[in-house]
Amino acid sequence: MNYWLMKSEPDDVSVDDALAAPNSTVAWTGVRNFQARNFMRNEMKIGDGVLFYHSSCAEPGIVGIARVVSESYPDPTQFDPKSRYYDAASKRDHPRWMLVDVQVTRKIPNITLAEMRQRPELAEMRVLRKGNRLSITPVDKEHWDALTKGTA
DNA sequence: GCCAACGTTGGC
DNA sequence: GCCAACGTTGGC
Repeated sequence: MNYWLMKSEPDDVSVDDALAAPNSTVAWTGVRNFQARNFMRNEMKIGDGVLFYHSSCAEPGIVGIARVVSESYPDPTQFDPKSRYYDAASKRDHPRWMLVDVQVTRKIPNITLAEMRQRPELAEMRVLRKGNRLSITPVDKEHWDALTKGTA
């Protein structure tokens, strides 16, 4: 069992959008970074914990608890010429971009990025490191526990 | 809108 | 394989 933080732009897919979807589940489309893809393709397992994070918005932070609910499979948007995530270089018999389905299990009060930076026990989190841009980062169990305790 | 950080591309 | 140029991310 591993833990992850996954960034989504709420203007694109917010935690409320995900909760409103069938089974509160969304396909994590649009990742176009190889490191982030590799986490989904190679390392995520069904049941892994996910911190649902809102980015590029007024109050970036963790807004929901979720879990991985599928094996990885090709991101359909890479084959859709009308999608902003279309990738002409990716072929159906050799897809470049893989994703997983993520199910939100509960919404939580926003643990803002500013608040996270103030908590010493979270200081080593990868998402807080200077210059971090990865939209998917592994989360240590100690950080997961610190962030999810008392929110059940 | 700015800009630091860093990933990707492509010429050589 | 190097590395400069360029593009993107994402907080502020």
